[in-house]
Amino acid sequence: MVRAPCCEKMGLKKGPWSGEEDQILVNYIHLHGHGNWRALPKLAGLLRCGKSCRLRWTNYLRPDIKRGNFSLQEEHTILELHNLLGNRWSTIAAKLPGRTDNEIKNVWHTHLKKRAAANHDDSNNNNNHQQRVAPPPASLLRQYSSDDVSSLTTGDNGGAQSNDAKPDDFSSTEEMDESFWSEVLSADSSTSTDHDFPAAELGSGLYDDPLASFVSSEGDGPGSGEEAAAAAAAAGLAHSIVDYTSMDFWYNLLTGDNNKELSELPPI
DNA sequence: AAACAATCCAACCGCGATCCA
DNA sequence: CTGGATCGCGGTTGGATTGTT
Repeated sequence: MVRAPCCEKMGLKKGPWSGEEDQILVNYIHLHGHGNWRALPKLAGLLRCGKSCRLRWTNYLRPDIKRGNFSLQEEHTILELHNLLGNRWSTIAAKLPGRTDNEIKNVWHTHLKKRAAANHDDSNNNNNHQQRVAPPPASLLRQYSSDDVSSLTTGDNGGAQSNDAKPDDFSSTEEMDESFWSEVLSADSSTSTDHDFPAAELGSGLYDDPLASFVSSEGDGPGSGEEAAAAAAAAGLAHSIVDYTSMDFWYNLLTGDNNKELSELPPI
């Protein structure tokens, strides 16, 4: 099949987004949603390709994006999930509300990869045969609030580009500040849908226990295999409905949560 | 103070998956 | 069923910023 030409071949703009472009995009999506990314820029009056708009929205402009340093909980979650899943960033991101796959990928490459390598070395040096770093007890994890910042993302790496240095990217684009969102979101709340702003609810409660979220499988789209499997498990139906493609299934399996019941599972 | 190195992260690119006529 | 259109993901890049010499 022939690929549609992208930005550079259509005379469309590339590079960093201006505050004005951001506002146009946010306003448009708020009013009309984003049914068709390819048509969106033309309809919204942006000289960008749909792909660029989608990236900008999903990685930066979505109102449920959680900014700031990654908490120890989050970093631990990423390490654990990456250990289980590999570079499946979007799947990992689905378990970290407010974090994007791109952000997680960046954090992995800049901080966590080193830590994972160090852990691997340690485990080799200790000559134990544990494949993974055991998760800390939940009680320990809960000692850290979501506002706790990790040693890696703040001081230990020099904090060269920590979010303290760049506290809020919106502040670097004059138009973007707290009032920006309140203006946009209050502009026409009647047209806002859960689909457009799926995480409006997320804003209230930050992120309490990532490990718990694995099991609850929140945040996945309706009808997803993960949700079905989690719902089934919650209802005690795991033995009758088992989604072997579900990340929760494999996570629970590999972390031993369901090991005791493994022999009772139906064949794949 | 200047030059260079290291780090960070937003954005781009290409590909496979999925949707739909 | 087929093939074009679109979406979403993961890898990579490049500019900006910060640290070091």
